[in-house]
Amino acid sequence: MSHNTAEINRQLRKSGYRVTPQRQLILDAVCQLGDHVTPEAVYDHVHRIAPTLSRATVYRVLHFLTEQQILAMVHIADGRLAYEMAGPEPHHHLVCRTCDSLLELPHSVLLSFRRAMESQYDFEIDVSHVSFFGHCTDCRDSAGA
Amino acid sequence: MSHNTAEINRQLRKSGYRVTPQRQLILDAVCQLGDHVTPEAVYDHVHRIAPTLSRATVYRVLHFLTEQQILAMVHIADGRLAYEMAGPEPHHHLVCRTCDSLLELPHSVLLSFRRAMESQYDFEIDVSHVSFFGHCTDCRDSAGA
DNA sequence: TAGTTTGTTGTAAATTTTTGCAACAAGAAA
DNA sequence: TTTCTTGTTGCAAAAATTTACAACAAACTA
Repeated sequence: MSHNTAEINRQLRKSGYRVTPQRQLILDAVCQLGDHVTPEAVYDHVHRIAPTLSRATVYRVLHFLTEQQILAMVHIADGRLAYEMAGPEPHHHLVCRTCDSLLELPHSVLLSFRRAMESQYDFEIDVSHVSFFGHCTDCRDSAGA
Repeated sequence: MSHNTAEINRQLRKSGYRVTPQRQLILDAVCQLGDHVTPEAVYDHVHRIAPTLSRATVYRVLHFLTEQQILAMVHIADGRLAYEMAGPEPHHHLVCRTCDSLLELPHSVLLSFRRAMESQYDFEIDVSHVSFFGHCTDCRDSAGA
């Protein structure tokens, strides 16, 4: 996936934030590495290009870009975090607690749920990404639960 | 909230696991400390009673009891984890990404969604606890997003 | 282009969470 | 009650994540 750099930079500057080489590298990395990219994967990637870029910055920038809704935070197995571009056509995950597998869920299934939450609780669910945890077919069969 | 110790112990032993003083202390602690209890809070609590009980054990036991569905894992702000009893009447959270507030959601709103996921994807969502992330009324107003 | 403000970064240390491994102990069996 | 098996724990080290703070540099202004 690619992103509109100019547009994003403009948005950041308009809000009083700065566009730094580090932020651009990290954003590019997430973009290139695809869905559910871990902080460690981002670090490995950008560190090759910019060896002085620190881990602390990776964590800070991922957090920051998520706040800016440029990235989306993805809950993967065991409460671990990953990130991906907050694209125009989001997808979601069913995460198996037993085997850690991820099942992708089309965006449409969430839209009505989101509307319901909005009207009933005046809370705007961030549908750039949602994860549900549970147990997949295989693991339920073998567990005999 | 209190829990049925005898029943839980029986369940564990039946599965080939052991009932240890550490596990009992940790379970009691979560029980007493209420909803969304952090690992640190559990450690502080049990450490007073059993000073040799290690942090590693707290993390391992919380993870273990969640696998056994005796506890439920709660996603709170920023991808942090907390735990609570996987009680008979679960509740859920709307977590504001801006102010970290938690809004409680009654169990009923999730039941139909769960049924849908089960029939469409053969995935059994763990409804002992679900968190949705987004933005609450106040934060949307002030952000002007 | 030079000057100024203040948001950002790197470093290092603190914190939090996970993991390997040897010693321990729960629970089953005799 | 003693023995035996093997699931669990504590310790210590590793790994992951966050934070404080001084130096740096993006971007606005003149």
